[in-house]
Amino acid sequence: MAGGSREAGRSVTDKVLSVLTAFESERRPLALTEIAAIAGIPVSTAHRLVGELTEWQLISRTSNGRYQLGLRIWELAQNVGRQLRDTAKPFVQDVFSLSRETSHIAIRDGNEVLYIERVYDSRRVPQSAGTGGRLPMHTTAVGKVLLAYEEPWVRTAYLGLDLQRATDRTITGARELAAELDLTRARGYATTHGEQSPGTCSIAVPVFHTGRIGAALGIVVPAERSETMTKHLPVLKAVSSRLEAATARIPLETLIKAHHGDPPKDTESAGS
Amino acid sequence: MAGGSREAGRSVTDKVLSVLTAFESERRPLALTEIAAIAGIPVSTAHRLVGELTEWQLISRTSNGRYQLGLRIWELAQNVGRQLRDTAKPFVQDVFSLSRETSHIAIRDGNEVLYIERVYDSRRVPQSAGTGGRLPMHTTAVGKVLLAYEEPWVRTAYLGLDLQRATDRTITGARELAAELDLTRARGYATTHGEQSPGTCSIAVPVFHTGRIGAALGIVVPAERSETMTKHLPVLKAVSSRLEAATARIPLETLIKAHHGDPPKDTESAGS
DNA sequence: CCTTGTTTTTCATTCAGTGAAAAGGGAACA
DNA sequence: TGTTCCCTTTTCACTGAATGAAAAACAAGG
Repeated sequence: MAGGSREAGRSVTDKVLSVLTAFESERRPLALTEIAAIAGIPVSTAHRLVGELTEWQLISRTSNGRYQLGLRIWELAQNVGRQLRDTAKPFVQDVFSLSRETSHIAIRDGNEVLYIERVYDSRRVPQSAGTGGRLPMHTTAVGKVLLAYEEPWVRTAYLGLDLQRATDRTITGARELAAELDLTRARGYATTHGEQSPGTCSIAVPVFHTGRIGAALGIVVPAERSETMTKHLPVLKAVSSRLEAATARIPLETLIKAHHGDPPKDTESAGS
Repeated sequence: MAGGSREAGRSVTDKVLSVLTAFESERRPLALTEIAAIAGIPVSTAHRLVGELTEWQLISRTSNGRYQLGLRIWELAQNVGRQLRDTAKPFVQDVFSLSRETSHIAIRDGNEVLYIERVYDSRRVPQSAGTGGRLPMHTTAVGKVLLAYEEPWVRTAYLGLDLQRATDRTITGARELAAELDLTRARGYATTHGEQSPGTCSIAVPVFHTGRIGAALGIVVPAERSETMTKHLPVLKAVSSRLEAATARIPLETLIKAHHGDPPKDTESAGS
C-alpha cells in the first residue's frame, strides 16, 4: 500500500485519543505538525483526525491556524463527578470566606493528589496547581491527610516509593513521612511548611464518606502568615463535618471514580 | 463479511466520538447496550470502543458494570479556556460575597448562553443550569446583555428565530424583545422576572473585551427579593470593570473560542 | 526569486475494524 | 433447581475504510 508499513497494533481509537491527549503535554495551541509529533502519527493521518475532531467541536482552531481543545469537550467533562463537585464547591467557598486564604478540596487519584475545586482571591498569584491539577502526596497537607487515613496497604505502598524532592524542606525519608502521617492521624490535621514550594505553607483536614477517607479540605497560606494557620482549624473542622453531612446521601458510585489501586492479594498474611 | 453491510460513511472516529458524546444525553451511568443505542452502533463495536476508551481513562466503570465519563477527560478539559475561567472566577466570587445571591458569568456560544462559572450558597437549590450549562438568550438577563451589545447582524438573526417559551412570562415577540434589548443598552443592564423559571428573577451587566462584548456578569434572586435586585447594580458594575481590567491583557486567542457564527456576506447592502 | 516550514490533497494498497451471531453471566422469579 | 430475561463478552470470515508516502499548495521570511 501507499501507506507502507503501518505501525502495528495501533488502533484508530488509539490515534484519536493520542491526538486529544496531546494537548495535555503542551498547554498552548498546537500546530498540526506538533500534534502529529506528540501523538506519534504521520502528519497526514493527524490532519484527517484533527479535521474530524474539529467538526465535532472537540478541537477548535485559532485564527493563526493552530489547534486547541474545544468548548464541547469542556461541556462534556462538566458531567464528570458533577454531584461531588457541585456539592463541595460552596463549602470550599465557605472556608475561603471565613479564612480569606486560598482554599481547596482534593481527592486521591493513584499516588497523587487531585484538586477538585479551589477558591482563591483575585489578587493572589496562581499556585502550583489549579483545579484539575495534581501534586505528590508527601509534599502537600491534603496529600498527607489523604494518605494518613487511607487503608494501611496504600500507605505502605506509598512509603515504599522514591519520594521526590520538591524543595529543600520536602520530606523524602520513609521513616520521617511515616512519623508525619502518625502525627496527622493523632491530631486530626496535617500541615506543610515550604515542602511543596518555598514560601507557602498549608493545612488540611479529612473529609470522610461512609466511614472511609474521601477527600481532604485545606488552605494554603504564605509563609509569613504560617503562624496563623492553626487558627483556621475550627473553620476547617466545622466545614468538613457539614460537608460530610451533605455528601453522606450521595451514593459512592456517582462520586468521582478515582484510581485507588488494588490491594495486594496477600493470601498468606504477614504473620503466617 | 461477517459484519454484513456497514453503515456507510461512518468513520471510526465518528463512532468513538458518538460514544463519548452519548454521555451528554443521559447524565447517569450508562449500560453498554444503552451506549450502543444512543451512539447508533452495534453492541459489539461499542464494546470494543468502550474498552479502549476505558483503558485511556476517558471512561470509567462503576461497580455495577455501567460506564460513565472518566476523570481523565475532566482533567483534560480543565485546560479549555482556563485563563479566562481562572481569571473570572474570583470576580464572580466577589459578586457573590457582596450580594449573597447566586452569581454567574456567561458567554455567548451560538444562539445560547453558556455559563462559564457560577457561585452559589450551600443552602441554595440548584438552578436551571450549572457551570457548563446552556440556556436561551431571550429568557435570561445575561443573554439579553450578550445580545443587546452584540453586533447588529447577530441581534437581527436572533430576533428572526422562533423564540421558545419557557414560562408564561417569557418574551416571545420579536418586537417586544427588540424593545427589551434597546432598554438594556440604554440603561446598561438587563433583568428578567420569571421569564426562565417561575419564581426567579435575574439581573446582569456587560463585560467588554477589546471594545466588544465578551461576557455578562449577573445574579439570580428569588422572586420575593426581586425588589432588591437593582440594589446590587453598583457591585455588578464595579466588579465588571475590575474584571475588564484583569482580562484586558489576555489575548483574545487564548480566551474561550465560542461559536460566534459568521456575518452575512451581504455584498448588496440593505439600502442598495 | 528562492528557501524553509507549514498545511492540504491525492491515491494505490491492504489489514484493522467490522458486526451478526453465539456463548457467557447473573439477577429475578417460580 | 430450572427457566426467563437482559446484558456483556467473545468469536470470526470478510472487505472497504483507513492508511501514510509523496506531491502539491500555501505562507512567511530573507
